[in-house]
Amino acid sequence: MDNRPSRKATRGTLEPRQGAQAIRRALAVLRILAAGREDGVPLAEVVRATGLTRPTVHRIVHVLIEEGIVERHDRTGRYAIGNQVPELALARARPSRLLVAANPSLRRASAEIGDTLFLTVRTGNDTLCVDRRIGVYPIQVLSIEVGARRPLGVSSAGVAILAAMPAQDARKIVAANEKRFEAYQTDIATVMSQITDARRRGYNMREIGLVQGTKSISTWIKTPDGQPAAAITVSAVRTRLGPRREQEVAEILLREARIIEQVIRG
Amino acid sequence: MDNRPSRKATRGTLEPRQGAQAIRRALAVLRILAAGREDGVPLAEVVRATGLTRPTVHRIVHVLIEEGIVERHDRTGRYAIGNQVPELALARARPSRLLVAANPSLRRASAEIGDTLFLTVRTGNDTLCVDRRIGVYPIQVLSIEVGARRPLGVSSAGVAILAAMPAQDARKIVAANEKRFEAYQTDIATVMSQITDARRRGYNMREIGLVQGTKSISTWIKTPDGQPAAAITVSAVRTRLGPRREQEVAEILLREARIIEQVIRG
DNA sequence: GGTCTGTTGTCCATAATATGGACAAGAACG
DNA sequence: CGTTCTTGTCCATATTATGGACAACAGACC
Repeated sequence: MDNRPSRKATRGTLEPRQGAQAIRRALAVLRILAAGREDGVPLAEVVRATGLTRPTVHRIVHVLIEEGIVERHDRTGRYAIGNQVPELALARARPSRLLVAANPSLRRASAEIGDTLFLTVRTGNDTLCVDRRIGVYPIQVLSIEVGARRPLGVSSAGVAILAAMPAQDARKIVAANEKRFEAYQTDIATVMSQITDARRRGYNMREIGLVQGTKSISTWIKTPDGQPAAAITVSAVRTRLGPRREQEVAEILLREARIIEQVIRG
Repeated sequence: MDNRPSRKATRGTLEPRQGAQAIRRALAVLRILAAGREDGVPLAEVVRATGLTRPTVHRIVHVLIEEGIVERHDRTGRYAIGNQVPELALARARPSRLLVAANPSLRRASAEIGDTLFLTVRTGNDTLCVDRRIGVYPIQVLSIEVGARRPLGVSSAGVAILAAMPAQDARKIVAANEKRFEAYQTDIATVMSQITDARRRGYNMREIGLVQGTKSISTWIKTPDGQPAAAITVSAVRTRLGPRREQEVAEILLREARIIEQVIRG
């Protein structure tokens, strides 16, 4: 593509290993398919999102089908993650460190706030919802489900995570996701300005959620090395989150984010 | 290797797609690593099991590390499935059809028998334990955990599954697993004779389980197309499974296997 | 009917990629 | 301090993956 790492440049630092282009491409395809969940993704969309040529994507996807890693839905012709992926995942029985660490915080915040809470992690250039807690208030925003995966920058949590990393890194990721933004009706400029706002505010707030009339607040969680790894998000109907209550909720989320960071630290 | 599919032979039938050797190899490596669970597998063992050369395995494994698909344990130097695999698996939220279908049968059989029950599926050339029920009897054989993965032919369930498929197919799989048998102290001849016994008996029985002094009984479950897809296994201390009770337990397992087959059929 | 524009799927000459033999360097052992 | 395990690296080479070009189908629109 554009960045060929001069064959013997900065040895020692993380110069990506050569001789596995096909494997990297296959994984890129898989990550796009994962964003499509059960429904899957049309081939053309995978081509757009990965920037690979269609013959290449086609070949990769069909080999992965033969291997049981990908499935093709006969009805729609869409491609989706196959059942061998969960089978491989069973090799890692225990739940992640973060999930365990965040559990009491999510329970506490959910009880205090009463609206839907989401725990979202960063994975590569994506956000991935890994936990959801439904509150007691009768109207709950359930648009996002556990397993939902979107490009960093698209969701409220994604903007929060980007806001918490060095501007340089954030810009790189946003640029890398450019081709995928179109499908979510956004673009680099919009995302970058949201990041700036969030950074200034100390948390991310978005007036228009994925669903009309909803509002979201997200705070980031950093690992001990200072890199943001996750975000906690509250989503509610807009009327539930006036300026006054926004302040209160944000304080709770910020408090719990700091607590989770402490727990991870050990 | 040995079987190059003559470039344009039996078109239409399932002639494996070309142009993705590297991807196939990477997946073969992943499946071996999955058998190592949390502890992982040393590089040399992966080389043995896959039959690939060491430079190739090394390259593949390290690219997968860069991609977050594989982890290397600093302590031991072993390689294991990384946390991005469960993340990809989240794309498939719902549990498998079989798991749902087998649930009542396992509950019922567990209550009747009182010893540990296992549900094991076939995945490629491996068996994978996907469910385990602990009975009421105070001594339980817990050697195998959910997620345990072994070459078909090694475990009692694996032999049962092989016994239920055409002899031709079984022989092919056993041959393919030859290199991996050594690590489990078995070989082609032993496995084939166990398969013959099981086929004659109608279920598989093994006097010496993985753990000394245990005995196992396994029955196979076939999908509507006649291919065996899974097995139910009882493991108990040998004294619990004398000839009389072996008969009773086998009948229960056979009954439940048929029920599960009916449920899957819809 | 015709003719767009959108798909998905396939072929094959070619260049770029992945390969593996050979070498290096540590660990564990006696 | 040789021996026998490991794991890791290099690089010339041939095998492999690549992508341009073509084909075929499905809707939408006139």
